[in-house]
Amino acid sequence: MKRKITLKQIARELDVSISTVSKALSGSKEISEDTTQKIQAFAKLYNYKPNNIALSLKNRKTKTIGILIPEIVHHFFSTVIRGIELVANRRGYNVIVGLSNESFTKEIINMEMLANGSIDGFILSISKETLLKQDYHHFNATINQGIPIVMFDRVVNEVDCDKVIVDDFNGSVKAVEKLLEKQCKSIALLTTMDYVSVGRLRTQGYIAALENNDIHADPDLILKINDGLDENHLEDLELEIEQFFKINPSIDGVFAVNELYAVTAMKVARKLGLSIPDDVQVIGFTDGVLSKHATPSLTTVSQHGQKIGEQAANLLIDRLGAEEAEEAEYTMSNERRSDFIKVVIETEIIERESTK
Amino acid sequence: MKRKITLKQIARELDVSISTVSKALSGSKEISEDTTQKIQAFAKLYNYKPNNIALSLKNRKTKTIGILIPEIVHHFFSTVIRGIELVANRRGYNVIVGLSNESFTKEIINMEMLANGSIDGFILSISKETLLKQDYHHFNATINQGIPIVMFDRVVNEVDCDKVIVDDFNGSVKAVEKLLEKQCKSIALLTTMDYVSVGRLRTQGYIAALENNDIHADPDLILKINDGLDENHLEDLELEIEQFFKINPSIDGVFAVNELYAVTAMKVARKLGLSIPDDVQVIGFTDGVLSKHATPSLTTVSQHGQKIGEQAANLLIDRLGAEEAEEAEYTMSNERRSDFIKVVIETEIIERESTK
DNA sequence: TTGTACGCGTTATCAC
DNA sequence: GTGATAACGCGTACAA
Repeated sequence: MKRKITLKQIARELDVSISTVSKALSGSKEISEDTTQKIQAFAKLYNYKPNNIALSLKNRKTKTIGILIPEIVHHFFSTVIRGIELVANRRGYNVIVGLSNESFTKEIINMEMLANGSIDGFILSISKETLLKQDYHHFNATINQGIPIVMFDRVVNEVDCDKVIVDDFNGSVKAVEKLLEKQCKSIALLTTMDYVSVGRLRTQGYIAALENNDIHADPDLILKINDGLDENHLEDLELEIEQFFKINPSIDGVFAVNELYAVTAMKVARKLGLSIPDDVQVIGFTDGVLSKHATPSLTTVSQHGQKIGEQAANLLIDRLGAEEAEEAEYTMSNERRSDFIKVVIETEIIERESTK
Repeated sequence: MKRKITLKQIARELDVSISTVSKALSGSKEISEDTTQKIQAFAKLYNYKPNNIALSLKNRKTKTIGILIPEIVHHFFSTVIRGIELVANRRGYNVIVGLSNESFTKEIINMEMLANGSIDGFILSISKETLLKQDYHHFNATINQGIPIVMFDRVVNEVDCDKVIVDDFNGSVKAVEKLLEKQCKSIALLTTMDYVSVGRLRTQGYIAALENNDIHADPDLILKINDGLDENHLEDLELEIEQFFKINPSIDGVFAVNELYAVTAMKVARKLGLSIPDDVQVIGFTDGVLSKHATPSLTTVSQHGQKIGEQAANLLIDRLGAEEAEEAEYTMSNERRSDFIKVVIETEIIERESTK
């Protein structure tokens, strides 16, 4: 077992100084062809590669991005990670992943852990508990430390940073209007509690779409599901939706704010002897595996998770580059830094078998 | 914006030496109560946290684990990551993720990138292209560099390291025997090409189970699907399976080596007017979202991805600890190091609606 | 009780 | 053309 070779070892071996080796390897013209050749050959032979940690310490930048998300076992989030990793890698960055598991405390611990030099910037989506508490001091603290943040999907006005969001509102409007277009008269909404911003926005879109078409949004047709902080109670979910269907037999269209609700609704409908899409048409938000492979396959509002990740990564890396440039110049007024970008990723309806 | 404070700044501010600060903060008894108090108060006020990078450089260990997987948008892999992150975090490690995207080259690039000091050890699952090429030099190279590897799921005998695998063979045996028990007479196998080790093992299990019950495995009932290196050709998959069903109308049981094949088989069967589970019973391997929410929900062989991740992380961190211990002692003979562990995670059949 | 010096691996500046 | 030195931030053995 030969440990990684260092400049010092090469220098000793070849009987030159460390700085000569460093220069030779970086192809500096200061060094003679002879020694350069010799050193480069030796380095290649022993597969020399500069130590990232040492470089990070010296350059005061790690070339790695910290991703902080509530949950990784979610199609949407893993799609986003893929997008981030893709452009990060292309632009010479690595990606370090922390999971908050929807917990406020774990979110903070993870942030602090990574903020102590391990990463140059964050890309994150806020945990449910944090949204509930509305306590965002840790985000502002790390930004004040000079570590830029890009938020995606679950974002919040209280933090000044770049953001990448899905057009939740318009996505919902499109979905509901699609159902209206397909002659649905009584459209139900399956949504989450309001503290999850995306849930709230999608609910607003639902209402707006109806009102645009002079339909009064009937509160009875809105089911706010409290999936709380733990997600594992499928039977409850099914039961709740079943009750909801029974109380509202008029329902001929369903818009669900995520694919799980949508698929469960289809299951329940079938159980109640309703055929899809003939008796009830269904559209879900978020395009994942479930939608694609359900029977019937589900018409959805696609979120383009990968694109979100790519945008977020580009935004962050651009900003990191800009900071570097700033430091080179005379330090400019802090005001200058407050022009943050909010990128909105358009949604798209993918029609499948659950609508006519 | 106040950048993170360092020992040096505290020292200058309080007019003491750097080492005094360092000692005071670590609670050394060498320093007087007075100064300790003063320094700790100041440090807390400015929220001092030691710089991870500097520590990494000094200690020659980063306290981070590199995860290298073919694809993150896969329920199984994200489950494994969750398991790894869980114990890594608990044991004071961070997790950095690289995606090979099933490519040999990307796998190597990622490895080299991370192996230059960024991580203490790897947990990885081999890319399809690498398995196809059977070129494992990069794994052995990094192991020789003193960076331990733990492989999971897609492992290979040619590399000496700890491994965590699913009991693919027995899982398949159990599944097929379950189908036999449920009176299936003509059980088909939907599998991958043999170069994916898990596909091969599962195929072997299928054959063994049949032979255990004195049934000759009919090659016609085995469909080897070449999903190659790109996974996006659903229509082809559906068509291929449909053909297969038409050629073999006797099929009354299906064992599929992954849930996508299983769900697609159900879809095709229904299209051909066959009812599930009455006409055809189906069992899939890999327990993911799809299985749980399909209609009918799918009976599966559960892989316990999270447990795999946890085991792998424990194995790696244990070994990292052991190495440290070794270095402290007189360097022991290299032979000593070759007792690698192979952990087998038992599978479990989860019965749902696709079997009677 | 406190401070000095050194090393982790690298690059950049400056001196020879 | 080459080498010594400082610096990035930290901990610690040793000196005062």
